[in-house]
Amino acid sequence: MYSEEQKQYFSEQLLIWYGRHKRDLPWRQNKNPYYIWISEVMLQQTRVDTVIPYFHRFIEQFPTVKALAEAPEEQVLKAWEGLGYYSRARNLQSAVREVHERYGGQVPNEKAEISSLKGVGPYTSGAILSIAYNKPEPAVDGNVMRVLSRYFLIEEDIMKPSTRVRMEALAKDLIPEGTAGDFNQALMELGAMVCTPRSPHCLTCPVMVQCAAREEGMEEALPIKKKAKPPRPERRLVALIKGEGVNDGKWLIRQRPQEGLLARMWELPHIELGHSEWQTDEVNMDVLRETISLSEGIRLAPSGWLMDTDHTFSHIYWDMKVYQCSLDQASLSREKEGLLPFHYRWISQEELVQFAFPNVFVRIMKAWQEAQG
DNA sequence: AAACCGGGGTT
DNA sequence: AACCCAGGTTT
Repeated sequence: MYSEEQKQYFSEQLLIWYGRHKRDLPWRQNKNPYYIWISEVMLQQTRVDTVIPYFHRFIEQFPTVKALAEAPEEQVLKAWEGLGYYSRARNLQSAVREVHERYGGQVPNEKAEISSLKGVGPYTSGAILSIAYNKPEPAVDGNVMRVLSRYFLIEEDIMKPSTRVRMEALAKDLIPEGTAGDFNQALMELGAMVCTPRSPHCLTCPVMVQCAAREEGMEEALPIKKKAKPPRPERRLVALIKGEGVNDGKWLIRQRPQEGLLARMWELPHIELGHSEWQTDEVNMDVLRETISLSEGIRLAPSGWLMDTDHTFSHIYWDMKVYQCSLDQASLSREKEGLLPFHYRWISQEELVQFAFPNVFVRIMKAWQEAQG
């Protein structure tokens, strides 16, 4: 394997460096397992600077396991609005409810128990066990794989599950007695601050002189990572529907399905366009009216183009055209009979803050409001 | 193993 | 414009 000297040097120097350079982050104020848990879930695929304000608001709104367990899901989703990967929020609350009911609100400190919770995978279980309870478990994230692949010159594809398993064994082996929490955080801190994906700051690195990749001039080439597939393009026509009469000043929004992309979030009504090219605005508005009529049973009256926008998810690219609409008279009279589809609602600007929207729709609504002056 | 699941910062 | 981020779940 690797020499004991190289491993021991790494762990010792890293801990010394961490003691001097660790950032003062909100979730490092104490070892409350619930707070550690919240922070680790928020930090999945999300940068520290993005998470900080969300973390503060979240623990203020849901200060305890009990508070989060008893909160309505819509409120939790709203608190997560803009962070992305919303299944994290839904799984987190589901898991917290289980901790509340099955473990009396105490976050488990056993690997098997904590790993069985929804949304808690190998990384998060290791992070909570080591940081909150100082248990000698590895917490291998993208930072850790980058650091280890460079220091030990590991040329395996880090996208492969087998590589992560190997990294976990190595990372666990590197933990000095009684320092799991600090050591795991030190490893991630080094990856975030020094051993960065591109242009690593090797000259300030505490373990540079023993870094195998540096020795070989390979630090920029590691880690090896198979290229991801580009997102597939989709064209969408969006209806910004303004109310009239009793609904004056309100917008018509709808809730997304229970499962799948952006599950249970609210959005502006829209359709996916099948063909490969955009049509004229006139044709687009006809298609929008007819398709919404067929699928939802409400009649739109599109009145004009508002804006173009786009949004990239991890695996889908949305190219969007937004049209101003109202409901035509037939729909208005039917709505008075209570025939608006159940997942649709009229809401005022003030009520907007109660509903969780994907960021792409937040942007559209803000742009419209600013255009109004 | 591959696909699904957001959104934004860095270079 | 490409790359990546304190990943997990489902197929």
